[in-house]
Amino acid sequence: MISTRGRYALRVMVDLAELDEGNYISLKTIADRQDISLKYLERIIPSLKKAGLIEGIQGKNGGYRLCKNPQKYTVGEILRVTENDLAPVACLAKGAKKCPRKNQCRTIKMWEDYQKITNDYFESITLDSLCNK
Amino acid sequence: MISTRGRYALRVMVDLAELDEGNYISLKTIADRQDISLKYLERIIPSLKKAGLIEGIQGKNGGYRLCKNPQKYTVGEILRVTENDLAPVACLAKGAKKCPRKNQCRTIKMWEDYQKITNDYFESITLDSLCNK
DNA sequence: AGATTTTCCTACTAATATGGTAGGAAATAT
DNA sequence: ATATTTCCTACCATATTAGTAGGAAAATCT
Repeated sequence: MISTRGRYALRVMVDLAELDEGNYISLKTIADRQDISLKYLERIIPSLKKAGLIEGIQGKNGGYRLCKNPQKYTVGEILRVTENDLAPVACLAKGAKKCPRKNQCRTIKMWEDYQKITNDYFESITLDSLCNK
Repeated sequence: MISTRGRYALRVMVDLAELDEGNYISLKTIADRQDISLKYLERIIPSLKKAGLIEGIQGKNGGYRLCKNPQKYTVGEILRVTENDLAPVACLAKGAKKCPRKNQCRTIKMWEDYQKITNDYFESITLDSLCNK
């Protein structure tokens, strides 16, 4: 299940996309608008920066902004940063240890196919398409 | 993410389907074959019985067996019993309280569509198709 | 009747994940 | 200098996950 981590990240991205005018927007502004704890956002959002999805600068009048047009982002790339690869089962998660039952596992193909369906779905949705503007 | 609860339940169903000869099979036998804790299975499997997916009888030579042919079961119905409706986000889970931001939520339709895709996918897979026989 | 095997049921526990909070350092603009 | 912002680490409360423990009840077999 997608946790608040991924959902909040997505809401911040939508917020940035909808109110973007090229300048930096502080997390405080977004936290107020979205009614999310500033302190919690301060822990989530840096991972989007580290992944290269947004750029941020410190200091007065600092904040974050998108690095490309909203239609160039997919929901998939945003969620994959925050939700450990969108793996449906533990054994397909990033950094999982090899399953000793893999060669006799009846279900692994089903999970792999489902993971692909999931990724394809979220990859097909652009940030732009979620925006109300 | 699908937890061991759902995955073990599915493995038990596959085990029953593959080695089914109409008679009851004890959880101990399945736990040994599948290398899963008997005590843990004793907590998971009754929910399948309660949902009417399997039938079980107590006492010596008791155990569980399927109530219909493996091709009549879908993975969806098995997982839905153990994984709270396969909801992708908390607000779509069974028994979730109404979200106060729903009318301004940009993402709810996306999650609903994804939930449908998920259900359709697992509904399309029969227990039979997972079996090695 | 008694032993055995099985499900059934409740309570407990350890480890991990989730959803934050607290406090302050560093950077930048005014 | 001061204010505002990100950045960073540590802490914390709660829930979930993945079991374990102990035994009662049911059914069968000898």
